[in-house]
Amino acid sequence: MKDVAARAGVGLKTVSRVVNGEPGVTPETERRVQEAIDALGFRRNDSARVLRKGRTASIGLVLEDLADPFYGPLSRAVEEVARAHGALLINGSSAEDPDREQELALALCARRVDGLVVIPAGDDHRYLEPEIKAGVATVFVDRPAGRIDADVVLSDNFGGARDGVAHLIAHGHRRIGFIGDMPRIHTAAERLRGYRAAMEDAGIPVEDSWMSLGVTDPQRVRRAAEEMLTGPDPVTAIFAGNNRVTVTVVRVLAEQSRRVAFVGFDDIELADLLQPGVTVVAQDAAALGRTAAERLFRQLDGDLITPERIELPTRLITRGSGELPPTD
Amino acid sequence: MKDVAARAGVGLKTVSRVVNGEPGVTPETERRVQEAIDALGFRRNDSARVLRKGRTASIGLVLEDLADPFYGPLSRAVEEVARAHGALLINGSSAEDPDREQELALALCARRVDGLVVIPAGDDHRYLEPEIKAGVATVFVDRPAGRIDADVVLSDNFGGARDGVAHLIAHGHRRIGFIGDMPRIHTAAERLRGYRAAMEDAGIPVEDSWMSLGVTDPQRVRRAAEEMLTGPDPVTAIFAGNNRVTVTVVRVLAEQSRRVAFVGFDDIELADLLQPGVTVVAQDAAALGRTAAERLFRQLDGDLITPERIELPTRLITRGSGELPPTD
DNA sequence: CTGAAAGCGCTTACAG
DNA sequence: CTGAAAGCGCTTACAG
Repeated sequence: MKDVAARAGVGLKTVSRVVNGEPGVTPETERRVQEAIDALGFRRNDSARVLRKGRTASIGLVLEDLADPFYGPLSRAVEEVARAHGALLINGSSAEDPDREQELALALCARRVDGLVVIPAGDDHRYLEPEIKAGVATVFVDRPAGRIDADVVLSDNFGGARDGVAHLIAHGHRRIGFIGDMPRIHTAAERLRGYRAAMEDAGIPVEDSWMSLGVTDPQRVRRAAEEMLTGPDPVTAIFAGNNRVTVTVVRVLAEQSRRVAFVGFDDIELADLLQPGVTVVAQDAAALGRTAAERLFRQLDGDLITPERIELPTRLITRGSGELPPTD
Repeated sequence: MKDVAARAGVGLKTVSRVVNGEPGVTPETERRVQEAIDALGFRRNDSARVLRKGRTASIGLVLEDLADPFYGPLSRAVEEVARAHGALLINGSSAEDPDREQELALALCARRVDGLVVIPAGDDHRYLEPEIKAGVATVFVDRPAGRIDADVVLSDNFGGARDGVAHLIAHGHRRIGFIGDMPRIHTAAERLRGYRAAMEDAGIPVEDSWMSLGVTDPQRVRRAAEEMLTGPDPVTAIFAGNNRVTVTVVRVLAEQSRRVAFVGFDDIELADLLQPGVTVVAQDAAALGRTAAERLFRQLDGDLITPERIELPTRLITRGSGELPPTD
């Protein structure tokens, strides 16, 4: 910038004005400055700008896994809101590792993002307290923050799961299995709670062997499903705790000779084309992201004071698999 | 930092040393500095650091749409490589809009990312020349750069499509339709070229009505598929140019009374569970991302001189739909 | 082992 | 309409 000013024979401030399109420069001066910029290949350094201005016009997104189809639309929605506010998105995956989540979130804060949207992997976020105090806007999505008071946007995981299981019960099932993610993950715990509530509402005692929580890799889920289907008291229906579980359970069920009813949490692509079509409890990933990001920018605008918990409804989509009668 | 130094009764440099874990500080001094840091809630400002150091330890990723399942694994792979090199990922979607791609890429450069991985939407990237000259490492993925000489990592789109179509021909088809993305998109053009080559190799003259290129929204694709299936010379097989086209065509085919053979470019989830299973030409999205990112860091290490074009092979996965015989 | 000075590339507040 | 000075929060190069 100094070079540009020298070459154009003007002061630093004038170059700054031209670069930022501020008023108060004669066309002739502007032309000279522009010429010098082009000749020297000048590119404004936003790091310096940030240092001086305070705000960086960037927000951070810490999510679980960019490769999971559930997070694509969520993260795209956050991006669109950021874009509308002139901000860039810096993001990273925690891979469900609390340490990695913390490392990432703090690295983003050190880059002085204006705000942070976090899909938490851990359950203790006190490490963010100094950042929040220092003015970093923060919103949690999909899962609540742990041990700090913060904005959070969630799906109605409990209600959605309860409705899905109640749907199976309404179709005559009593022996219903639940396969979900690790219980320390909030969504997994809530959905299990929904399952239990629906069973209890119907007066059905739940056998331990009907519930299986753990990592959602295909091997573990496959074994869990097969055990439920072949035990002494085999289930006639399975409720899956998320999209990763669903794709594996649907595969296992396709191999069975008898028809087993199925409802999954999260919609999946092509669910309507399978035979039978896959009945799901759908959540709106884009709406989660959008709501969280809008909330973040409202924080940045100084609109809000008290952290809130916003819960978005889920939707039961019947396609066939959840309406199969029990076969025992 | 100044406050910390004052409170600890040391020089600025000593604080800097403690913060960065550099050697040459007595344990006692370090303790005093650490205490001041905690008391004051000091957080290092990486913007200032960047300004001084040159490198920002962040790379930019410009992709088409974060919500497209093809880009999730690609972008996750880029992230993992970045992480291994201690860099953060800043990204954004171009939404297939060349202006938006340019705006995003230049915004990332203004933030002084060390490098840029670009999935181009436009076909003229001369706007990046000054940045590249200024030292921003750049790699294009999935589609080549336009009008500049740069590293590019691609799938073998031509060969993959040719093999897929040849597979249909080998199963007795002659009237084969092609439905693809807009022809200005490199991958779409290459795959069409592969289709034409396979047909020509087999001595089959191609009717214009068998080819349909355009946006990949469900309405357009559905109409295109229906026209090919009901015209005077209806096709007995369809080749789909990408995953978005595949999901719609598979839906249309499920509604048909006669069996129409199908092969799609890009693998899709649950393709094996449909009836018939969906035969696809699969590309390795994660490998594309990984290869590109590794190439980027090699550029940053100063390893490379000449831009290269790296082409990754595709893989034909037969599952049933592509092996159906013609029914006419 | 420790620190004072200069400077990274901008913007802010002010004066002309 | 224009510019010189100070400063954002760090690091670098050097001296003690």
